[in-house]
Amino acid sequence: VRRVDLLYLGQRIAELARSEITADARGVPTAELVVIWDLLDNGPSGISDIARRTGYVQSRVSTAVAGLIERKWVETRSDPSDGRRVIAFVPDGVAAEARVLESRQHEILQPILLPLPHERGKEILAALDDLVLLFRQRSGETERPGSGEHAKELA
Amino acid sequence: VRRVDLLYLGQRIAELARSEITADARGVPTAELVVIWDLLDNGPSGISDIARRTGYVQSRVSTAVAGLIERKWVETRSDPSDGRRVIAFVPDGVAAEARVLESRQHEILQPILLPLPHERGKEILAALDDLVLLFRQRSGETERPGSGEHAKELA
DNA sequence: CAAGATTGAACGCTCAATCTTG
DNA sequence: CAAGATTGAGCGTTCAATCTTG
Repeated sequence: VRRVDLLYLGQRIAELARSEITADARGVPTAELVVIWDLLDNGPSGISDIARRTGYVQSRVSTAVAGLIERKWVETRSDPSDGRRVIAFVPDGVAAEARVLESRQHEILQPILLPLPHERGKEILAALDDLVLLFRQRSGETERPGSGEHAKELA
Repeated sequence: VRRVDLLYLGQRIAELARSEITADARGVPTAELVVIWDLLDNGPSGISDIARRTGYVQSRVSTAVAGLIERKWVETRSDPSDGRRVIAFVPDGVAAEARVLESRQHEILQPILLPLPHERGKEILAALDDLVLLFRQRSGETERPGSGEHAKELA
């Protein structure tokens, strides 16, 4: 893989995923959907924790959360042990619906993998899974550990 | 891989590749570099052929080529057999330098793959190679075949 | 009509800087 | 000081529409 191929691949993957993501919620900025699903996965979280996990910069997460609050999809409270921190979370009522949306259509890549034998397709998906972990792992390295509330370590 | 993970991965890959690509040529738009390297790989090509291969929309390629011409990195001539078509190509003098730039640093992903055993790293790179081909294959399906001059078929 | 150029609007994102507040 | 909100600039890209030309 040369650099140009990697750019091509990254752009195609991101484009495909984005279109699938926003297909369920027309008019909602991608970043907001990413944030709400991140909250469902990881439980109530501070802004910078979300930023680290999602790969978005702090300001992007801030505005996304602001948007989600406006939609009544997310609420915030302040961390009792550290008043500066804002803990964002998905209220119970909303969580159910959001989870349904995310659980539909896991295998976006299926149409692309069609020409390949089943077995090979699975290998490729597994490789992508590994890559996701590796990227997240790297972004977590420089951060202080154990900051998340739910902190289920994977590695 | 869920949709959100795929978006994350695509964005990280694209971001990494873009930074590597522009590191060699500060101030040059990414798309221009992609186009010139596409021309080196595939020989003189029409605008829409470049668009199909790179994944960029036609207008983007048009402006990128315009920029490259301004830099004297690319020239165009019109297709003798079809006056409407514009054939873009990299003049000999420039080609050598451009090729050197692209050939540096093949393995951008190496730092990310470090935590893994060598063997696994190779498997993952191979999976990405496959994906690049699959994406390109899909984008080529709907197009008329045999339009490229150099047209070295892969499948 | 098809290939391409050009342009303007809009999106998604980053970066940088500033401000507020515990 | 650190966490977060807010805002403005800028980049890279898509989309849509229009125009030119063979």
